[in-house]
Amino acid sequence: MTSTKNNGSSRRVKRRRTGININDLAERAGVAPATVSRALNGYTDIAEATRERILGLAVELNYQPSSRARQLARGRVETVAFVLPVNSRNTHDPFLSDFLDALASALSARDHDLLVATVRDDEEEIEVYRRLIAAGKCAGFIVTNSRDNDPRICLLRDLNVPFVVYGRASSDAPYPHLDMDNEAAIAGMVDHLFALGHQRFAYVDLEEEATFARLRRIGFELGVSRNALLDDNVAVVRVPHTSAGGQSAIATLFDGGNSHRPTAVVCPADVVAIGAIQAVSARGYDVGRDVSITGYDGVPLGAYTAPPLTTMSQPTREIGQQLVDILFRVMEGADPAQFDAVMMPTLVRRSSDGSPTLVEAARALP
Amino acid sequence: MTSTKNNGSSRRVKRRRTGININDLAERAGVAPATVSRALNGYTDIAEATRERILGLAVELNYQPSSRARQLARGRVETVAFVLPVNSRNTHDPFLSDFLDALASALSARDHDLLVATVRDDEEEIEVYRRLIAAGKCAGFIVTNSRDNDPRICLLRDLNVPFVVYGRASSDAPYPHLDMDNEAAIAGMVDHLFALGHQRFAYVDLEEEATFARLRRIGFELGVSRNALLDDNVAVVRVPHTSAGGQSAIATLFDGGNSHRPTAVVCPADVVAIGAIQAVSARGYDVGRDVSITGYDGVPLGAYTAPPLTTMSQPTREIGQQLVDILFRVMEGADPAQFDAVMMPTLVRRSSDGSPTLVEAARALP
DNA sequence: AGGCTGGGCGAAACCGCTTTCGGATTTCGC
DNA sequence: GCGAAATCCGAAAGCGGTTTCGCCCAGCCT
Repeated sequence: MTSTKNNGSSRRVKRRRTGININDLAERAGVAPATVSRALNGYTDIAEATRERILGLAVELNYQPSSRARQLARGRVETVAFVLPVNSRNTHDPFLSDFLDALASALSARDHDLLVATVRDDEEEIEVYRRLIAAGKCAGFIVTNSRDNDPRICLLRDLNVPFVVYGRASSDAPYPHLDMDNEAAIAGMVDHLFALGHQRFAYVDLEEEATFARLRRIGFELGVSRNALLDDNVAVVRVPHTSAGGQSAIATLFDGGNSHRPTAVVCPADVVAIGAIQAVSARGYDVGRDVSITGYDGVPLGAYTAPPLTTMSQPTREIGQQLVDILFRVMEGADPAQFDAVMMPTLVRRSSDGSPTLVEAARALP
Repeated sequence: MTSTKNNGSSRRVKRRRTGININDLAERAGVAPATVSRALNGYTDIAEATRERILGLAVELNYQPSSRARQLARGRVETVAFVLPVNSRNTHDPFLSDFLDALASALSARDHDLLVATVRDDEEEIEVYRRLIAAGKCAGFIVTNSRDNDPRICLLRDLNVPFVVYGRASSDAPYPHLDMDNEAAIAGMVDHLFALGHQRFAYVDLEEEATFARLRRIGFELGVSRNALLDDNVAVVRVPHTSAGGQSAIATLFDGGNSHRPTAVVCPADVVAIGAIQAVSARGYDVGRDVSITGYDGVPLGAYTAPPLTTMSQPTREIGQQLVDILFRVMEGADPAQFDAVMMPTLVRRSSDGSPTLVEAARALP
């Protein structure tokens, strides 16, 4: 989709003289531009004295080589793109700032820039990727929110563009990625609640295409089976990945037949858990005593709900850094297949979980 | 600070042949590169037939001119930078994704890119600005979180770089900006609570250098005076811009002498209000009946606190769009002094406020 | 002393695109 | 039917860097 950019008029754009350039500097230093380039880029075939003179002059004049020109000449691009989907609300919304910070700092340490593009629907998304690649705007991509058989991953692999994915996407061929152990984390949460004495569980599944949603549900099932929970004591509802979703999950779980009301509600996302806490409290239960509710993510606000939320917390910042590390290895030509790290979130216990001591009292309620 | 980038070795970087370029396309089309350029850029001195042939070929070959080369040749930069401070937690944290989306879309509509850099402390910040400018990495800046006498604004003005500020900074000279009417909004909130019957107010001031913190406090004072509240009935505490800050504000307000416990607590930020709600509830009060608590921002999670938070909501997306609009006007040479729009947030009433009917009951509590 | 080696640097080509300038056709006015 | 204007397009000179190539001039060896 070549953008024609016909701005109506046919007037040509006039050139604007920018600041000082390499020729100016060379002239001032009494050397050839090539020598300035050598000095600035740390090459060795230049006298130390000359280098220092040039470097000094560069600081003095606040000279900074034009990154555009440099990259053009080098035939390299020193930019990494992060395409942020804003349709599927949040996912890492609350961490976005941390995540961006991790990416940007790690990139900046390597003299690279971070290009951020946003995108609403999937078709636009793939189109944006295409355009960014064709226009040579970036050397690689950070991909998040991976779906099963993700078209972006196929595209990037086909075009042989470096990338790294946060999350897994159950593709046939391997690709570089980093993921949380969603499965083990949720299963571990079930273990934890089981150890507290819970028997009747509910899981709030996410209406979300992303792979992590599937993996977390599998983790729940794993926890159910390895703790030998009775089928009758296990309920699963499926709702949108929002606080409102959490509320409606509670509605279906608690307002229907009251036979198998759960004492433990496992939510695969904090925002959902927060909605659930609100809905359960509104029904007169004491969250953390009558009913345990747990989340996943570790959003800051989770510490300030009533009661504060017990959750699985992800090391957002570290994730960002590692992603960049991996991406650079790939850009340097390392075998992409070797990157498949999995990190474990940590259980942060606050007060939304506890032993189901008051189960009967809870049952007796409206 | 010229980055020397001596990567140890002195090996030269090898050039990597990128995809198809304008010469290839020209050859295929049987024309000169200049003609291709004309065709793609919508100039009129080219036969319509030729243009269409070239355009067709471009789509077919998925040709997209190298943005680096194009910008170098044009002497223009089609990138706008957004430097995100991650030290002073949040400010627009919860909206970051919306805000970025607004910026990125508005920029993309004008064929510009969004460069995001993050920065921890103030010195680093000014250094980053310098570097971005000297290296010609961006044509303009979006500045948020403005402080009084903001050094960034001075720098940008001195260097004559286009920029637009979200927020005001009480500088001597005028500069292009857009702001919420913080003052009127908070004053309006006081009016609202006063109309509900509240007499005893508390304001949670922010330990924050940013101008908006000052303006909101002034707004509170305005509300106090125009509703003729008694000095004895007004308290102000100053805390960090976090939920923990909100909690500690409540501690000082409620745990001291119980003589002048407020019935209305005005918070200038939702995160703070959420901490306050939690702390007030924990002390056995019924928020919304015994005590009214209000926020400012309109964070999504505010709808799911217990009770849901009444707040002043900012149109994040629109703000982003307008900022970009203004920035482009400035880049096109419009007089920067003329841009000083002020927008009004809207009151979103949920359930954390109400008439202080139960005041006496509240007083009787512990 | 002369040849060899290699460190230090300049000249020039090039990265991929834009834009000026002017040449070659057409088209048009009279 | 002819000169002038208009139209279309190619050649070439940049944009601001990097990198190759090779020159020049020590310094070293024999």
